[in-house]
Amino acid sequence: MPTVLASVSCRSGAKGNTKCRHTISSLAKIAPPVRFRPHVLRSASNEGHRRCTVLFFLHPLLTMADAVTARADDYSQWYLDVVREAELADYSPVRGCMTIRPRGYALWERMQDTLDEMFKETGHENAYFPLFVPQSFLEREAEHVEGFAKEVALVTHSRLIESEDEDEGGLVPDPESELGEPLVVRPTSETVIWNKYADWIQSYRDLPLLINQWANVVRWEMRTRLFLRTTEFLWQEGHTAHATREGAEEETRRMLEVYRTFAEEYMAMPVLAGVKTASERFPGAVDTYCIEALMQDGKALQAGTSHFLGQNFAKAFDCTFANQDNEEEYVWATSWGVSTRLIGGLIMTHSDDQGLVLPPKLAPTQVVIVPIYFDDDQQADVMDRADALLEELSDAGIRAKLDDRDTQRPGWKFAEHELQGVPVRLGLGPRDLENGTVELARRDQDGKENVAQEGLADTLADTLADVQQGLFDQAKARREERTRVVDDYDAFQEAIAEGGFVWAHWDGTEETEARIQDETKATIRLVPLPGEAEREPGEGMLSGKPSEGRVLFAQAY
RNA sequence: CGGGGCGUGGCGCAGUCCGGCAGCGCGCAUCGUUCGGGACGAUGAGGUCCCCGGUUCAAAUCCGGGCGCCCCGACCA
Repeated sequence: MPTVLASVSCRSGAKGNTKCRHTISSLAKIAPPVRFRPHVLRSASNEGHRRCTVLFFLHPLLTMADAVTARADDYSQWYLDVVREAELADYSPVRGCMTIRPRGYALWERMQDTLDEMFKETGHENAYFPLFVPQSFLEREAEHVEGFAKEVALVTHSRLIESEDEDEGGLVPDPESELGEPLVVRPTSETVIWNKYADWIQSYRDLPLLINQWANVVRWEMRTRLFLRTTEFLWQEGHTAHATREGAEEETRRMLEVYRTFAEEYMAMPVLAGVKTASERFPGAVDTYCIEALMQDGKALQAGTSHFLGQNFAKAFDCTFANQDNEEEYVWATSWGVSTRLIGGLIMTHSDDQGLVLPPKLAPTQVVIVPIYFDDDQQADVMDRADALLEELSDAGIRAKLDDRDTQRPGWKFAEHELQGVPVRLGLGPRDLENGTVELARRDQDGKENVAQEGLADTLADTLADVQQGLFDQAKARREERTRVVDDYDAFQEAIAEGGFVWAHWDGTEETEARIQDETKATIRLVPLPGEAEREPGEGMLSGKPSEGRVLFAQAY
């Protein structure tokens, strides 16, 4: 059935029902693949003239893609279309907040399970700290308060009462219930956590303290974007305490590597690791490490951060320990986190104009079986076989699903699973029962092939591994293609305008960093870690002053 | 906070200039025919036209005021 793309009123005042040919033909030229037909919705008689409305329809064969805007046409709209059509998230009544729908949350759960296991393997335990932070806590660390003060939500009252103002009506905060000290809804938990760590840590025997929490946080951002930047988001924040500087620094790097492994091996999203410059550093950190990924539109996305906090929070919350010589020392700290933003990164790394594309390791459903039948007898046979295959796959540890809805037709299901990013789809019909085959379609490739039912679990395990690797390789190739090395500022500006990563020499001063950002909107994404990229000395492209090595620039989300 | 756009059944929109029965497509429900890449027919349900006030015999439409959302920028994970 055709989908209406648009309807346009003809105001030419031509006579007759469908006689507005001038308007119709000129509009038709605009979008040749679009079919149209004039449809008179209203023809109000007006001194002999008639008005009509022209409805535009998409040709039925084109409707498969009509739900998702093409990336080349409008990347931003494409992203929103994918999120909506794949039913990952929806807007909420509160500006900047989102509802994470079951399909999106299942993805997050996959990420959580994987990361949580990695955290446990590196010796961390989970705990939970409160949502509310006394305002005064935030004020303890000078840089921290400066960094977050402008984006916190405040709780000032504990009760509502009926408004006495007749005009206003409704409920108002009860003045009697005003809090003695306002509470901040946590934008991050360093302060509440270090307040407790000060109690819990007395001796070097209590160290290291390795704790993680899964939580929601709130940052009142000016402009939001589903998953990438929302007012409230879900994340994980690790907070560790160490006896030595080296211990904390090691932890910072260790967790950065955990993030890198997760991004590359599970999300199939290649990343570069490095250190942030002072201007991009976490408020209150000594060093902020990060992994950066490149999205398909050439913009960078910070995918995870790990901070070496030095003794800043220990000093702010007076957290000391007695060392082996019974001398009192401040504790060394780290914190590290990734958030639901990763889902946005995942979408923008792999998905295409047909919708979501998910790497098999994180896909809630890895394989979907679509039964095909023409009558009741066939249905029984096909369903029997499909059930058996489903069991075989499940037993082999593959997350498989049988789409047994008899309310939708196969073609409809194909399109839906494609839109929702299921990595592998199997078609099973009467023909396959005869031949002992199934029809296999990979989400990352066009076309389909017939494979034997015999040994299907093994075949699929290979296919899924191949899809996983293929997505990573493809993403990496895309990144390499859009990474440039430049020496002078003209070439730099040109490269940034084209989008992508740009390696360039920087003289290390905040002035040039600010000027570059001002003029090109590019920021320094990272100073590479040793071994991450070739480091050869050179001259800052603006000042000509010495540079130890190129740093990575890009426009970022 | 600046710039732009938009508020009309679940979704996408027409209707607003020029006031006169609130419409179209999708979706949804029921029945039938269908089913290897988004099927078709028939019937049907579904609306405070963002809110408040004004003008008028009559307001989705005109006038005044308010609210909300989306997109683009500055700020940020």
